[in-house]
Amino acid sequence: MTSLKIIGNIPGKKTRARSARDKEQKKNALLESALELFTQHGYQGTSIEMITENIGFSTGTFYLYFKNKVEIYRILSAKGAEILQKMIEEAISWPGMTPLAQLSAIGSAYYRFYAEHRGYYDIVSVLNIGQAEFTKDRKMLKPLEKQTINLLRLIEAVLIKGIEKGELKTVDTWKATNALWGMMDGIILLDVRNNLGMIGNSIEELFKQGLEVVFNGLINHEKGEKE
Amino acid sequence: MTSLKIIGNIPGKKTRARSARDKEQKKNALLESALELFTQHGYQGTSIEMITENIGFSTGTFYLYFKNKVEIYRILSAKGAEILQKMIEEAISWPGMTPLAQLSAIGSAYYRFYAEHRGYYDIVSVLNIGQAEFTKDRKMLKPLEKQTINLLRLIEAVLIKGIEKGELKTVDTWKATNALWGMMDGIILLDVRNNLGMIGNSIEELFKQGLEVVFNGLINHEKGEKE
Amino acid sequence: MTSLKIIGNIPGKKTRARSARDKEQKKNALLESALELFTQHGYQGTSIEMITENIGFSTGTFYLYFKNKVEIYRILSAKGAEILQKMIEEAISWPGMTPLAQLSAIGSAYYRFYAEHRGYYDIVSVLNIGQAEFTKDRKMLKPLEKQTINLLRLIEAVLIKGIEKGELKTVDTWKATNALWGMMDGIILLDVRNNLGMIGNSIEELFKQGLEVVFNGLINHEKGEKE
Amino acid sequence: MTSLKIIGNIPGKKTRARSARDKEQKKNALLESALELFTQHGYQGTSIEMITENIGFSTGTFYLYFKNKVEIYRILSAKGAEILQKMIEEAISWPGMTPLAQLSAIGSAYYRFYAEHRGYYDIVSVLNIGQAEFTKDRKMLKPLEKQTINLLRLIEAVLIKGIEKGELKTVDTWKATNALWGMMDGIILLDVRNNLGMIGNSIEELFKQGLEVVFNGLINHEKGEKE
DNA sequence: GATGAATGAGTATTCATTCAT
DNA sequence: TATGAATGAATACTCATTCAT
Repeated sequence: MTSLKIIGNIPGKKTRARSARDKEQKKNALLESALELFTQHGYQGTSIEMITENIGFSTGTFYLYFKNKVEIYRILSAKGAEILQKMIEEAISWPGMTPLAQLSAIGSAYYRFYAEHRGYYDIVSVLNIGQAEFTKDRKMLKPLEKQTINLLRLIEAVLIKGIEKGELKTVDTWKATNALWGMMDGIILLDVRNNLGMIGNSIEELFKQGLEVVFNGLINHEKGEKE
Repeated sequence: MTSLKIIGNIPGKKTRARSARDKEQKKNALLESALELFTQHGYQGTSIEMITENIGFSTGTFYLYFKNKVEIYRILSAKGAEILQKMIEEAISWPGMTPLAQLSAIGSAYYRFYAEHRGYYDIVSVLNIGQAEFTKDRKMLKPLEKQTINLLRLIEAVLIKGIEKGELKTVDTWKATNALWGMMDGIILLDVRNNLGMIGNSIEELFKQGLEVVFNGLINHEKGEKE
Repeated sequence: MTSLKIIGNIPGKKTRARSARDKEQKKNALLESALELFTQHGYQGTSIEMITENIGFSTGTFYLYFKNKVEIYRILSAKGAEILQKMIEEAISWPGMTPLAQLSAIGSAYYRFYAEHRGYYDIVSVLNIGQAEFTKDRKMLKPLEKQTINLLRLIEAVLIKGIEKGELKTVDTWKATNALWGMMDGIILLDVRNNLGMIGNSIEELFKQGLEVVFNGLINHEKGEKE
Repeated sequence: MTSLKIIGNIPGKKTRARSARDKEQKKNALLESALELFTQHGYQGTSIEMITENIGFSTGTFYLYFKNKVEIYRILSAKGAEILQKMIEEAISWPGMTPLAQLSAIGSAYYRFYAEHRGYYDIVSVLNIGQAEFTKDRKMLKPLEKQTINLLRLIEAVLIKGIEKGELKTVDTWKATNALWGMMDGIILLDVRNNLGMIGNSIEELFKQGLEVVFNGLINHEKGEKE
């Protein structure tokens, strides 16, 4: 955070974005600042002034880089979804993984996304729920939707392979994918609430246990007998 | 929505609450109006004026029935949690149910709570996530927390019985309870997002399938062999 | 104060003012309640509801006895001025008092008015200063003005007698009267501020000392020599 | 009043504060506007909208210059006290003044403060009396209190010198100081009420006469005989 | 480009007053 | 008469957005 402060201009001295690179840097500084503050205070609780002041910019500058408050939120949302997508792709890209191992890796990746990119997680999965101005804003949702579908397709592909290999039971793969994802989400949300001191279990353990149960349910126990 | 309008007064013609019964009715009208609007626009996005105007009351009237904006939210929250609690208690109260049947009934009850009391569901489970002002307001959370713990204990008791009977695998019951609950939440949240047109699966089916998978994972497959 | 509470009606049971006497009693209860609350919270800080609730009346009842909020203030103001007038008249009515003794008695009476009728003192002398809505309200001021003039005439008469008797220096009696009164007011105001911990002197002592100095200034020191 | 209006902006045409000097000017415009309105309508009777509209500013602008309504009042209070302090210090700073001449000059200075800075006089001496919210607000009072003590100490020093020189009677100087001050206040308050047409004497004359009487009471008439 | 002063609509809450019962 | 529910205008303060410099 403190390092960001350097980016701000000395008041009185006007700094020009000398290049596209410079502009990009400022835009990123604003994005980071907003990410931090949205996480801390929510969307409504964060004012433009907070976002700019936090990094030594003036209010007006915000509008040079973003059309309005919603836009910066949208961009952060898209960025978050992209990060998650990359993390999951990376997790299942190792050669020689069995489908079950891949499923496990996906779970682990989602958990890491939550743990290591909490700001983005909040924006992607939590913050926009129950905030009508977002859920009603189609422009906001369409890109997010697309990325979610991509993600789910990725998981489904793993399930299909697992079934083909006989490792997993034959199930409706699209349904199972959705269920699996929903479950992971739900368990992590437990921790979001857990912050509030509600449950008191180590979330990581919980997450593992939950996945284990689900995988147990998916594993084809008759497989061994068949072969 | 339209039915509520009847309760409102004709502007110019002033209606007085004639009795305690009448007062109760007006209070309920305000609660319903708020429930509807919180769901549509979130807490911050809903103004007192919206709540009153929606049912033809004047702004000042709100404060005859509620101390402030937070109070009406708290009341709705408590009511929602109570409804859910009752639905789940009722679901597992039938004699002769096996633990697994009870688990299934709990899932079904939660789904019905979501489907039939969408406004309350939003407030109890969704709205308060990601609204910084609530997650930091301990006074707001404590009662909700208590009710959630109650609910989880109810489910845990079923799991314990299932394990004792040998119907379910031996697992850490508190963890499993949390995982189970989180999963149900997560699946329903898929549908909350689904409203947005994201996935396109019948949520009820999805929910059933998800639970099935989990139960599969919990069922003691060796039970038969033991006997 | 508690004794006043009895006057309130049992809700549901409608009480009728059986007689003019009954009405008068209720009006007085309201006046006393208002006096108490104006002193504690100021005019603006006192709401009609506070006044009525304080004695178990309902809000609407207030308007059966007073046209509006200002009226009750006006009445209290007049009552206070009357009490003060009576106290001063009484103080100088004892036979055989020298004019100087009478002046002293007037000072003492004013101090007692302040000390024993603080509520009225506040309304008569303090509260209405700096509250434009009163100082601009001629209807409010005229009666008060009249009573003040009466008071001042009373004091002037004493001065005149003192001068005639050679006890006091020959001065413009109307001016001296005003000055004398202003001085007393000023000293008491010191105590009003003193409540705030500003000065830290016993007000009664201060008051006496102040008067002494003034009387000293008025006394005809050459009197003895003349005679 | 009319001169202030010039500072205001033409509605529709937006004027920016170009410099620190410009900002200072706007802040002063707001202070003057508030001073005027507080005097006319009291603290509670003056709304932020009145203050800004009076000089053609928009409501929000107020909060660019002051944290809240109380702050502007506090600043005016402090400014007023400072002006008074300066006037009194200046009045007694001339070389060769006898203590009695100094006392007279103090009286005259206080009168001039009242006559020439009526707005500040109202705030410093009058407005905060009887406004519950101030008399209970210690933060508000403390600075004012300090300045009042300073003032009183200034006067006391003069009295002490007068007594030492034998010009004045030996009295408790702190008490006499308070009494003297209170008297001056009281006489001026007569005029405050006088505005209301109550008395009808030239206040300046009255003030002089009042002081004369007091000084008469303080003068050591035996001095000449002693020497 | 960058600034930050200015705007003004919006929000929760209070309260004197009215009036149907 | 008495009640107290209802009203709605008023108020301090906030904040996204604009725009002159």
